Amino acid sequence: MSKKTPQAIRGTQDIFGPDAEAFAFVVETFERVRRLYRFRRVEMPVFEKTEVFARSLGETTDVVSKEMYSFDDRGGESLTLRPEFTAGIARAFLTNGWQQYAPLKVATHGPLFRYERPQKGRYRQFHQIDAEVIGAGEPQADVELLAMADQLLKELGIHDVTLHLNTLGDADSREAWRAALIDYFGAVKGNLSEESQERLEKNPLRILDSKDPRDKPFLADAPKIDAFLSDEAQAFFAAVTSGLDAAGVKWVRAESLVRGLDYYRHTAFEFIPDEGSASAAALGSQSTVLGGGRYDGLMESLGGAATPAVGWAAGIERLAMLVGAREEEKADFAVISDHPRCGSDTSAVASTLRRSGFNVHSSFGGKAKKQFAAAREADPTVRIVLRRWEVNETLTQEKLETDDPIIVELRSDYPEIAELRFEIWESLRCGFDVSIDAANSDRAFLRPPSPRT
RNA sequence: GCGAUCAUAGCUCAGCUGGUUAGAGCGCCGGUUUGUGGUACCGGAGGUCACGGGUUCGAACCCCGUUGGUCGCCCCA
Repeated sequence: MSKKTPQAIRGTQDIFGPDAEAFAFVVETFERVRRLYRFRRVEMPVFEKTEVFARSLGETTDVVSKEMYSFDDRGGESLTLRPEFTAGIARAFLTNGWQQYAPLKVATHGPLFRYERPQKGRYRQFHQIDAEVIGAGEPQADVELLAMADQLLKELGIHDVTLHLNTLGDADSREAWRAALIDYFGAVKGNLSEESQERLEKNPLRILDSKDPRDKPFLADAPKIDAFLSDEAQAFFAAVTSGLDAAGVKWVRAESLVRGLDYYRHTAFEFIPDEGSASAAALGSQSTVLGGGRYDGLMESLGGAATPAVGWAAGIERLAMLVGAREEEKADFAVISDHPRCGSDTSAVASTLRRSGFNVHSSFGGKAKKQFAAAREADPTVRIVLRRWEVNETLTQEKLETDDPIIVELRSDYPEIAELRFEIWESLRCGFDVSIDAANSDRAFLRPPSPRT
């Protein structure tokens, strides 16, 4: 590589081949499942005014304080590449008057940007699928959203992840719990890890899932959210869990599961690979493949009316890692021409077959040997070889011009050719006059269609 | 932001304690062979050994810096 060639931006990826197929499989499965649950597709801008994220995520969160790709546009306005979907969707809900559709179920997917140090399963430009239910305060909304997530993972063939579920309570419950945690950990502050001492100021809830051995002894006896839940919050959580049981979604209670962003209330959840599973190994130190929760307070922080909402997002790259590399689809047919004079015949034959719905490999020309080699890569069920008669003693140039069919031969190592043979000839009749060789059913002569009379 | 580790051909890698013109496999290009075609053989192109300094008679190899990759911490999907 020349040193003049610009490098890709750190933390971006060029995805190709089996990995790209896995990525596409995740997106396609998501699109299919989201329709089953009748979530409506939305397309969102990739950037927003910086305040959209600053106000909704909370100024002090790491995402806002150090991970955003922000820049001033030519008018001097601060814009930011979206670090998550929810804030932008909330903004759209408010600015477009989508209240009229509430309760509104929407889904989207696309790239997100976070200025982080890349590592396994973490990128600066990464991709998520996302689902939100806006304007529904009922626990049934949480249940349906989680049921969709559960079904999606199963349809992706991922069976060794489990729903970890917690409640953060309503705003009052959460505040009381937070205060109690500050009290409790503040009393032993000197014994905590440096990181947790810092978390005590910024985000005491996060101490609960600290991995530092110095913090571990204090975690078991830390105050539990359950002691601070209001009756309403308790009832809400109970409704969610019983709804999940009724829907057949397996879950475990995760008392120390919290959300990183400030706007979450009530339900918080993550799908996490089971310990020691293949998925856990595939993800490295990342654990969550799908996470979300209820964010009843978000709309108000953006200046809208109080609107309950719940949603989740999942990293496509992480899901793709669990799905594993996928083979590219094999070809139904490969069209190969054996003679320079067949150049345009190749595309005519290939196009005719494609219009009949077959996926057809064709080369752009080159030597027959190369074409055969490339065709083998595509592993077609049937190889279709095109030839022309050649001028010789008995076949003059003159005769060639009046009687010059494309000679088509079918070859295959697959038994399916038996039933495909008929379909191929029928399909080709849409573009050619086809006369099958009486002595060989795998051979036919193609001529331009005769004018209909 | 912090830490560890790595960087040799398009790809995957080898290169002994620093010692002549830096190698292999695959891929690519050309040819022969085969001839209903994934064979075999022959030949070829392609590397300022990431970049910049330093040590040395001599550096792909040792030292420093930079850039980038990978993995982990923080945080997060």
